Amino acid sequence: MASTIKDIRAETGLGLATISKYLNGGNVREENRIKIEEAIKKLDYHPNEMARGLVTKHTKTIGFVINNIASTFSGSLLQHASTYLLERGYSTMICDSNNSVRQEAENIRFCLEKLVDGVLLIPVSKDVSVLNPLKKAGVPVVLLDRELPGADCDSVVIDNRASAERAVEELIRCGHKRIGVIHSEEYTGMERFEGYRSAMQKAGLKTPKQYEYTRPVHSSELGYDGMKAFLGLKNPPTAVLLSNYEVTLGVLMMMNDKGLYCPEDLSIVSFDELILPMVMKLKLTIVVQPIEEICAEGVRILLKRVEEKKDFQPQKVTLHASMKIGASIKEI
Amino acid sequence: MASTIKDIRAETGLGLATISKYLNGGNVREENRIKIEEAIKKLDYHPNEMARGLVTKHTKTIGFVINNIASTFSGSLLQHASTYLLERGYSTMICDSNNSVRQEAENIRFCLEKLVDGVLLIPVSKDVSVLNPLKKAGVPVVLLDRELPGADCDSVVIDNRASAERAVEELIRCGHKRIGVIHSEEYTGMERFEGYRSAMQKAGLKTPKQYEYTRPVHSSELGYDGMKAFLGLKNPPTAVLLSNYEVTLGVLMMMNDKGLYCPEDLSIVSFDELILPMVMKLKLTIVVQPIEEICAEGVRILLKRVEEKKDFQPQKVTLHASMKIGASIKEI
DNA sequence: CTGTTAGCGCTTTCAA
DNA sequence: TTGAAAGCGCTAACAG
Repeated sequence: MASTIKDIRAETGLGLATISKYLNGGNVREENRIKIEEAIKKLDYHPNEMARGLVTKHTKTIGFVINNIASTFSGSLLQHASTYLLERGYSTMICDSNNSVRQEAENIRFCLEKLVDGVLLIPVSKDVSVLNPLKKAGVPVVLLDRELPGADCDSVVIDNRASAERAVEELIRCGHKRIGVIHSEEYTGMERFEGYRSAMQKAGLKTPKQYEYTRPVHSSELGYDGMKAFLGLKNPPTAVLLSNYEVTLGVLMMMNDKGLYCPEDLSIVSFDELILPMVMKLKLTIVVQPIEEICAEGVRILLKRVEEKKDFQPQKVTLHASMKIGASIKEI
Repeated sequence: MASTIKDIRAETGLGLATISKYLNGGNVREENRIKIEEAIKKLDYHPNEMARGLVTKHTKTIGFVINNIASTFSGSLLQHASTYLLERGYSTMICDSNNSVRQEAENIRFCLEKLVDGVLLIPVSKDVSVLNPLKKAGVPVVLLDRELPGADCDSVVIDNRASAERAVEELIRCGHKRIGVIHSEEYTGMERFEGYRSAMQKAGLKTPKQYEYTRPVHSSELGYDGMKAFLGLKNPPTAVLLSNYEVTLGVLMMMNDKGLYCPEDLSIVSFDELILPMVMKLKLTIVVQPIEEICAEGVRILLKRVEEKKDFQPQKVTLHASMKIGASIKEI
């Protein structure tokens, strides 16, 4: 049986409150401090977080509800966020929504039942109403990587439109005019698509429907099928914007199948750092997202909201994603 | 404020104990059952797991202490294990050891302080003593993917030696004699190395030191540098066994750098399914691990130990990994 | 600064 | 079957 605060009392002869106060960083007479510390060591005492939580109403646990743990980018967010949380003494309860809106709703309920202090959410749903149970329970939530239109809660995202726009501008600068885009219908996919449209429009270039390929969710299949469709056109695009890592994998697969090379046969700009291009001797030109900063900010805001009682305006943090120039664009 | 069992009492006029009994699946008079259910619905009541846990001494939380969350294979284990746990009403607390023995020890302490009911561990350390705190606290643990020599606890692994042996035998069957191996010094890396040695020995083939390249931890750098070393030899191996996914990535990178192709210039057998080879139009011959089964078994055993009081003999489950024949071996 | 006291929300005897 | 009462381990007034 683990020792309790009462054992410490028996050992030191002090009152429960004094010991509790010491445990919570209060001021205790030097002499007593030593007594308590010795007793703690001797008895190998560890506070029972459950009893503590029953009184204080918090669990020091954050729920991380992730769109899809198998997604490379989301997985990285989990990795860094959980590390930051651990550093601050919080545990991370992981709930994979597996790209399912229903599962996501269940995950949120689950978090609530487990009495998490807050939630980090990479949403699958596009409907603000998923947040309702959280709102009702008064549990703070910070959106990571994706916004929810109309949500009045904190979020940390990157400047998706602007960075997609810059990426396409780079394509245009290199002389490309027939530029395609493969994107998902998720928040990031759509934002990046808007950036593409904006860049094309500003340059006075056409964006025919056949140059746009889309699917609900990012996947290598999306890239594979999209590229296949482009290659079947009479006038395929000479360059494409790819809205994430998995999509890029799929595109490269299709190009391999067809015996095509990048950038000789097709120019590419993409999102997210890849280990892959190293394996392929292909230096992709990509938009690099500041993963660690996203997590650092997200955790910082969430814990601020959790630990400080008074609430403040929802913070919408937009971080800047930088471009890394590679060699996947042919100058024409 | 969330409603409590007392609100249910006020609503139904029943006793606390009766309501509690209902909540825990006990027999209650039909008439009362209905009353309680209506009150629960009306008040949107959810049991406070913390108060419950304070009495019952369990949290319905499992700690998942992972060697390195960024490892592709370990990440997959996390994904599936957390899904199985969720299905059984358990939450998964994720703790990334980031390949550090010290961090791993801290993670285990953290799990204990958080009063997890059990731990799923992919160990970094090779020393059984990491388990001591768990043992002392009486918290069950199941090792996943890796054994700890001398540990008398449950574990679920694959037949690493035998499958590596089969992989190398395939190389030999295709006529290769100069066969190298790149592996880590982790449990899986070493086991697979032993399988290599065994196959070579049985075939009467030499295993010169220069054909063995090793590092403490699996990484693409290990593969990259290992391959580089092999290529610098007067008589490089014509085929290699690669002990995991990341190593394979590194080897393929190096081959790209040197303008070499698989299997024309070098034959490869590897572990773990890769999306990569599809991207590269290269069908690797690989050992496929039954990831979902590993997790299903691990979770099953752990929860059995958690939920059943009486303890049983430690179970060492060894699952079979199958070979998937591709086209990465040249017949010579 | 210290100690006593009263719960937090729930389960669990135990008697009815 | 039911309900009153005790108590899980801790914190938070409050009085000293």
